Amino acid sequence: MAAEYDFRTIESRWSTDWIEKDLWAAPGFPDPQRKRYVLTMFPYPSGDLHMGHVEIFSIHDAIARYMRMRGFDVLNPIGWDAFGLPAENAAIKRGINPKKWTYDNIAMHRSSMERLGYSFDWNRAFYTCDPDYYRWNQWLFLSLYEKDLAYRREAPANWCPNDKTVLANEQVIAGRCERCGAEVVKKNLTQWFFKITDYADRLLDDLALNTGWTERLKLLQSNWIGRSEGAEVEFAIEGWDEPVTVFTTRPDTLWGATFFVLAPEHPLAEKLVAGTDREAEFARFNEEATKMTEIDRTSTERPKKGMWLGAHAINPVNDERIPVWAADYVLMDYGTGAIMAVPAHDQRDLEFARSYDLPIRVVVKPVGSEDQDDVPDAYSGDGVLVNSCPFDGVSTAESVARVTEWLEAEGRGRRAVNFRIRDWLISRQRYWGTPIPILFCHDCGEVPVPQDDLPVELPDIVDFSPTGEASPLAAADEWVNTTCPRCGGPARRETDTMDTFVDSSWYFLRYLDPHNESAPFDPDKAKAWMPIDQYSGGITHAVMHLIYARFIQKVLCDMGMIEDSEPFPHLLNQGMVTMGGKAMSKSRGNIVEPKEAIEKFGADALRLYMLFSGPPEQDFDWPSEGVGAIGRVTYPWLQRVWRLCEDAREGTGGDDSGEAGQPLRRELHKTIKVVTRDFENLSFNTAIARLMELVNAAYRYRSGGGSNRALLADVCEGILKMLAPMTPYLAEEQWKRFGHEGSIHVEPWPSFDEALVAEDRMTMVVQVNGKLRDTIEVASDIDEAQMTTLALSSDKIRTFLGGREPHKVVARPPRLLNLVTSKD
RNA sequence: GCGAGAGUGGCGGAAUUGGCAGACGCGCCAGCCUUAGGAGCUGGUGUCUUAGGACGUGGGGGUUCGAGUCCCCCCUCUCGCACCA
Repeated sequence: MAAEYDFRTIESRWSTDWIEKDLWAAPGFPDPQRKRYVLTMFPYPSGDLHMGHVEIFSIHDAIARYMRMRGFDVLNPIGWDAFGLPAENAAIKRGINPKKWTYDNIAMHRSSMERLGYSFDWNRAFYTCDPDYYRWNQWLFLSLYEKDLAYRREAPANWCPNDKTVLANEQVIAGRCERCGAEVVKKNLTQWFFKITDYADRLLDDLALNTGWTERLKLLQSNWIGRSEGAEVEFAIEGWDEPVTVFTTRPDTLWGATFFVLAPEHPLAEKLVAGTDREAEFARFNEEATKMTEIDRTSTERPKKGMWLGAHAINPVNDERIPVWAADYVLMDYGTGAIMAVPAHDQRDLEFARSYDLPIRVVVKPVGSEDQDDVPDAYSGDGVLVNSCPFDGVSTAESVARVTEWLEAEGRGRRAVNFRIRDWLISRQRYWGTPIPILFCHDCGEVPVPQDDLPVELPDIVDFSPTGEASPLAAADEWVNTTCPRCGGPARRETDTMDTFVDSSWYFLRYLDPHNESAPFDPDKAKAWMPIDQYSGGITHAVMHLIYARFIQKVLCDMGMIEDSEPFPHLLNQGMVTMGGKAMSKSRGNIVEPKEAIEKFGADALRLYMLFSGPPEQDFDWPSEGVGAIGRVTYPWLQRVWRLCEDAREGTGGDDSGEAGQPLRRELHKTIKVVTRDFENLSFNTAIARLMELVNAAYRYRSGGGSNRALLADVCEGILKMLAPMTPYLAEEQWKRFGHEGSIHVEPWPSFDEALVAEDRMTMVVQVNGKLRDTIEVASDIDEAQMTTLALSSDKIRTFLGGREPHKVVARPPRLLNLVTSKD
């Protein structure tokens, strides 16, 4: 008696069984030839999982399960990125502890993941807010500190007035806070930085090692790093001992520098006006420039503003006196905060020069152009130098090199490389993060916490509200006040916590050795498992997580703890699940949770629906009709598969084992071939389409009277194995119903017989002048002459030739023949 | 403004990389069947058509025996960067 597809019973049965048998546990050390470290970006636990997670995890789990069936030692870990602002904000809003809120959400996540049947190695799960994890963040911080890669300085920082904390450059998107969208302002603060700029060149060069990254992503990162080559040039300032250095990519245009500009925040600007009648005007100007938000400051629409500072600089190439201005279009945190202005060849300088009536001098002439006095736009292309005495007539490429050499010889400048990327600001004035392990002693100054005293645990406090400039931790007197490990005198703890991107910059290494109490991980395990063979996650982390993690990987590599300089050479950037074209987000309130879909149609139908929706990289718009879509698409199909399996076992036996079943057997082998290729290409939507065709073929075989039990069982078992990575529950249940003892998920992936895949008959396409006119069944080893003879004997083809002889025959045996007649 | 990517039926999406455009699925149409269900099974479904065909992958040109695919120009959309010296 055929059973119904009762997914509720099936899914709860196997979910429990797999966890009890610990089927997904990875070995401590894999077979070096057969290892696969597959990783998906760990989630942030705010509420339950949503459909975005379900899509990403379903794709990822299909990869992991496929690899396991291919016989690899698969490491497929999961954990939680559990520190961060939302926990704290929820705590403040609801008056509960951020730890409780976080742990409750993690429990909810885990139960949904188990319900969805993801094959994670649960033994390795951890949360970054656990002291057992974050003590190694502190270890990492101290390691960087020892190598002068972690340092503290005062600098204009991005301040989010809403979240009341500073942000790293990477976390400011178009002048707004990456988390809450508030406009970011600049504030001078003393903060901790990681010196990522020391690694800028390697971060750029090693992009080439990431062969499994899209060009788009590599471009995004290389733009962010923003390497530009040029020269540093020293300008003396009249009345001052110290020269001011500028960075320029066009040292060849030095003769065209007609004024000199400092950023309003440049320390020299204030000094130049001190005690003069310009002091008050400058104070007003400076205040106006600094209080502007990043958005206003960098708007290209806004007219540039500036003022003369009453001083002159000396152009080192011709000793010309040029006025020193302060202008808001020069930024303190790019280059040196000072520029030489060449209005004839830089659009921004030109606009400024026109507003303030400053001189414009052409020094580069496009080859073959006439002299002209008035320039409509700044000319920044190549040409030859003019008005540049010793170098007149020299081409741009050559003059850049020769002027730089000249500067070096004269000691007035040097070749230089400048980067756009800034050091990584890691201080946060918030509670729910890793305490920075530094003490401030009255006598010894800044003192790192000794490794033996780690972890510096977060104290339990009552009020998490951000106060402004100090972290809420500052109010925890008992925690803050401690003794200095050097002199034993009184000391205060650093009260800022670390950016949560520190947590996620090395978590993939902790998975290799999550219970290690004496080190963040065992280097031998890292050697065995790294690099990650397949990483997947959203593109949103292109310049945040992915650049920080690459940086930390390189630091650990230099420390000799790991061997690979790149952690994830193969990266799949999955698309988002959107609603009405907009990203699902808490703040928009358009989150769809998987609960309803699972209850109505089961985890398998939901997972399959996600995989069938399109290629993994592509965004997927959640249907406006809701979960009902699953009830029309994948759920009925799974029932169809179920019935096929049930009916197969009621077949009659081998009475038509020969001819009648052969086409179906061929279909099976062809499908295995194509589906295997699709899995290798992560093309799950087309793999499912092929499986649908095979199922259709099996139904057609049956409705044509076929009932060979052995053949149908082979076909069904093949389908089940190919479905196993995608719909693990149904596959497991039917596998057992076919009488197998062990789990289908440790079965080998099906193989195909090439002889059965090769067709001996196929359809030949016959074209006349490139247009399809007939199709003819032919033997697959047909040659060109036979093809032509066959085609010419076709009535249809003769009609279209209209009595003309083909003057050219293009043959692609055995598939295509094109007969070309003369054009008359 | 600069850079990158994408435009294929009513819809989601295929197309072994220059060789039958629209696989597979949704929707729609028809038939069968039944314990009338969120059924199931079978077949059909790009557009126009004088029923021979003609047209058809955002628009226009080109290369080729042959173009969704390659080249040039244009349009639209999405994303990234945006005074970067």
